[in-house]
Amino acid sequence: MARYNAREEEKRWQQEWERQKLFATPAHTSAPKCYVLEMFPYPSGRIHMGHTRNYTMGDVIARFRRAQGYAVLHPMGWDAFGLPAENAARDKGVSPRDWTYENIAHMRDQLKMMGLSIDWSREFATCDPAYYHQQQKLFLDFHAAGFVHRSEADVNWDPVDMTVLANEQVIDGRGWRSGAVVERKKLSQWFFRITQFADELLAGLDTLDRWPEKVRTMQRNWIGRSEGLGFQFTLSNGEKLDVFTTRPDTLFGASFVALSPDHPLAGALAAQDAGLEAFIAECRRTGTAEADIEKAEKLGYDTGLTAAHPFDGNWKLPVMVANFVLMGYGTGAIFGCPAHDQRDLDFARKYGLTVTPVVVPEDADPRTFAIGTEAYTGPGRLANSRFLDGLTVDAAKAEVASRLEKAGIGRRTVHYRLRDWLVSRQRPWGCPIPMIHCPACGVVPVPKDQLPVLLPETINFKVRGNPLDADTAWKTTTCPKCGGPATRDTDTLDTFADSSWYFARFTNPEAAEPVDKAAADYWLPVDQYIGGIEHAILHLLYARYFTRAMAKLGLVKVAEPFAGLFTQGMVCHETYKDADGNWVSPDEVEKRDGKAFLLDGGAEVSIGPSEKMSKSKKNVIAPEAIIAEYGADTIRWFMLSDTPPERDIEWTDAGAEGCHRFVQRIWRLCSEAEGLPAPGTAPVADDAASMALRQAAHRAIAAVTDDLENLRFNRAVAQLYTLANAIGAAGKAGGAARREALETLVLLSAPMMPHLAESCWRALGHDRLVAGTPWPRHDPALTRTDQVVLAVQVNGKRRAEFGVQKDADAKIVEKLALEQEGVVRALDGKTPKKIIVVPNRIVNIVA
RNA sequence: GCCCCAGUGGCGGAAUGGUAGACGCAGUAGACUCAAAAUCUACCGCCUUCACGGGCGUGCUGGUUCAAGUCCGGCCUGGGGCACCA
Repeated sequence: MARYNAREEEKRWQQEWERQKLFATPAHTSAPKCYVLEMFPYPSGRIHMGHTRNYTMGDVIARFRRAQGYAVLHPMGWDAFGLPAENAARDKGVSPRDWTYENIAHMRDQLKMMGLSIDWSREFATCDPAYYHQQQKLFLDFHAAGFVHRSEADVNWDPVDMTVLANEQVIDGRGWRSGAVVERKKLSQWFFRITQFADELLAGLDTLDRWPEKVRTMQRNWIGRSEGLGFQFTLSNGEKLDVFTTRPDTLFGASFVALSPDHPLAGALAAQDAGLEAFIAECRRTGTAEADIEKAEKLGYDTGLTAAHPFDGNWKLPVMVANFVLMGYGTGAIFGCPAHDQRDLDFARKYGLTVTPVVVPEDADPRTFAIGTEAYTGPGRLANSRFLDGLTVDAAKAEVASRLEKAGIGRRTVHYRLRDWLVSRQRPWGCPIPMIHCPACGVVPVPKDQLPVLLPETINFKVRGNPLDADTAWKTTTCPKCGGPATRDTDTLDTFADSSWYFARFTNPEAAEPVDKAAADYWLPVDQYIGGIEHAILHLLYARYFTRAMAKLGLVKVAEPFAGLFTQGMVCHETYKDADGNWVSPDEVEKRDGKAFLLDGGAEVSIGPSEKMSKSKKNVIAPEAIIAEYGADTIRWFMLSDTPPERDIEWTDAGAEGCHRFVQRIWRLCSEAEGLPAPGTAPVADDAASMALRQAAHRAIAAVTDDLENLRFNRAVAQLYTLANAIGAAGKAGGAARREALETLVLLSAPMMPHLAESCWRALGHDRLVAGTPWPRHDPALTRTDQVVLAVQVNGKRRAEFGVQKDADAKIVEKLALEQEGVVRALDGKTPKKIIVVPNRIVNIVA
């Protein structure tokens, strides 16, 4: 029989699937629905191994659910706005639009070669005017509902990408894309009021039981809720100063009050105090990067003012400006309690301030308990605190809060780390913000009937700054309110907005409104979302916010967009370096005996650790090349084999060859099946070989089904190897049972290797497609066994094993166990003290 | 510094508290072949033994249990996240 020709066969089946429209999304029926979605790609030009892994997993689930009878929605689109298109446009003189759509065309072909069961009729790109038109409507809806505000704020300015960034997009003080050190600027910008939903977004995490705990924790930390007390100090100049604390219980341990250098009061005082002005300038010079903060010493400047203690007007605390107090959290002012806060302690030691312990651990003596170089932050009882003495920390917190609330100078409050989402971007390749600035009327929304605000046909990248701002013709318009001359908002929306609702649009991409309510209500939430962990906060938080905001507007019913989330691991490869320390691509290397040599010249290269495939380390393998050599099923099988899906997988040539051998092996088993009874012949287990085959097949059905339900692809793969081994071991024996086992192997492997499955199905004599064939069911009678092998331990060490009837009487099992040769030897004449029989598993004899 | 996760053969990895190493890769020996490829068969944790067998073994260490890779305490190593958030 001929070897399996993947290239021809795969193309043939892809055409056949398309001809029969097998993956078209079914109409809404009573069938259970399953919305399977992988994070849509940025159209960079070609797919990489990470895409291959991501889309293979999604496709397995989609095909598996379809076979099980679910109505499946499995769409694909393009996250198509963004900077790479602009860079390409500037570098190559092409238009970002042409560049993007050409990339999409190429990548679509590549994805189709993988044989994904996608409903391509729903495809769209976020840069399609039809899509961003709807997004502009959403923006106006959000604006009308008060979810959007325009504010002047200190913003993160990326000097390389020439745009502002949201807080989430600044990592270690650098832009998430460019890596440039972010500068601070004051600009008037648009914000989504995500903080309005902070509590909901936090509480919602508890309902996401099919999300990785890790992602939920990261989001919880990012939202950063803290409960505390806001209250006022009266200063010696008569002014009031608001502070926030989570430790009101430590108020009698206060020894200073500190302001952020960016606090308005600090600024006002600096106007009359040159020393303070210089100090503030010094603080601003210190970077915000982690490394800087780590090293930064606690520095302070005494303003000369004092603050009266809220419970004792005669107790005066010095008011300092301190470099470690952040304007961006709480009120930008704190009271310092050195005994119970490490930062305050460092500061107090440096400036010789009092350190009074007010919380004493239960097992310590309040008269002798002292603070050294470490603040005490644990539980305990209050001391040195007048009316709080003897209370627990919690009781003291409540007592202080109540008293200050009663006195009208305090209030229990909640603060979040989460800031509003700044969405204005000074970039031309994005969704234009549909707003108009009128000198007479101020900021005016573009009326919906005048949408879309289209991007200009051509974008001139030769200008400095934002090309949309420089495009006078595009920018100039009339005010919808007064009809006078006005200008468009020349900013575009952060591209994370584009990906924050695309999953809802997929439910009906033709809808005249952003979302077709009936379609969205039917399909949402996404049942299984799959993507990289790198979106744990950014994309996944924004999408959750959008969904909640849309739900408030009545556009969708669900509060959470993704019921199930799976974060897959990265694809890695060994790295190679030549004698000069230059990275060398695997294409240029030949491996022999665990060593690596240059193909050109034969010089040995050093083998480095396996790392995420990246251009900079040259350890990239192109999926195209693998598909061309072995076919899509081989690469799909590799992506699912061995390594659990959430872990990083290492690509190896040997592994790929092994996968391809298995493809050929299945083909051989199915295509050399002459002598098999006709399709549809009922299997009978009337001989040992048949029984063994039937049991192997039905156990595989049970196991693979369970593994796929739980996304344990690597285990499902192992089960299929086991079944193939059993079929191989049976040789030509088995008749109808052999046919059943072969068909089971084909049906179970179909979600993973869909093309091969179709070829084998045809070879086994079927006319219809596997892709339209229901998932097999196991017969429980065949997955049971009546003989079991029991191990016998003596004092916990395994000494023998023997076969026995399943559920055999414990007395009989005990007797048999004691007769085993190994057991007799191990007992060496000793009398057993105790015999534990675990039915159908093990016997442990204690002697 | 804080939080989370993970440490199992040469490698990727299996294992409801119940026979550790399923399955795959690599490797060894053999069959087929003029030969090679492909394929098939057997072996494949370490030490010891002619063999039967015996000893050791899931990062280290202590504990719970008839029984621990699995549960509990302490530690080591690696990875990830957060990081002056009051």
